Amino acid sequence: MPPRPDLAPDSGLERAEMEALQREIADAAVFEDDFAFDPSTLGDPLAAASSPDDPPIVAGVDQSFLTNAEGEQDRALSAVVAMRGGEVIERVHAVTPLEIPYIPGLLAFREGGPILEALEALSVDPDLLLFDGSGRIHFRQAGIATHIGVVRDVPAVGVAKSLLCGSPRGDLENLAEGTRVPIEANARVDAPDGTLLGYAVQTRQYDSPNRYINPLYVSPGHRVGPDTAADIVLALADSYKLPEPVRLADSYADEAKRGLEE
DNA sequence: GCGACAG
DNA sequence: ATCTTGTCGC
Repeated sequence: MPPRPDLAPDSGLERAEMEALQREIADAAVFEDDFAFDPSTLGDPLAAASSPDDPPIVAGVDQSFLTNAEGEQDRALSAVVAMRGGEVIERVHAVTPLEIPYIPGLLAFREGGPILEALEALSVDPDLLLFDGSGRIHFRQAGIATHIGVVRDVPAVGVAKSLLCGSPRGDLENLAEGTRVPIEANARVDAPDGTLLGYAVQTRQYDSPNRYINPLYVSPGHRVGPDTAADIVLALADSYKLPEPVRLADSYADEAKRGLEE
């Protein structure tokens, strides 16, 4: 399938048009595995080294916001960190003016501009994109990971720190490290009830009885199925809760922001 | 009308 | 997202 620049998020659209565009995105999206690389070689340098091909390139994407003299957020900065075999091979960022406020369900229209610009600036081309936000776990099954994944036609996964919609199939408190709980569609989602949208994934957990770490909410963006998406996030989250490419994009977004403010 | 709501 | 100290636990 071809890239779909014609479906890029446009912050100038009416709200109803944005939602209609998201339904198109969901229709064009592929919520199952459709990629050539071996996901087991993503984070592990050893597996990567013993593989016949070049290890796949994974890129993490995250945003930060810049404030003007009046103290208002007026620009969005998107940071992309590309890794191969566990090593950072490139970092790029882009800044664009902020056009619309944050509206749950319409995140891609607020942050899509700088993200697409930053991805253009990347000299390598990623085999997989990891986003800070939802993919299929979205009212219209078209979260930011799905939207950008379809526009670029690159396999993509959504990694959110809180749940936008859908219902967990079980208790999410104090899950064991390495485990997952299905998130299925409910009445708030534009999909048949019970549709598997993604997983709550526990990448890290304390061993003490008192406190516990909340899970991540992982969902397919494009060309990745829900189980593989969870496998990938678990494989990429070694020492921290967030998968490494996203964690590094997160800190790079802050670093680049500071560089522009000082 | 009321509640729910990624970053 | 962003603004920040203290505090818990290893």
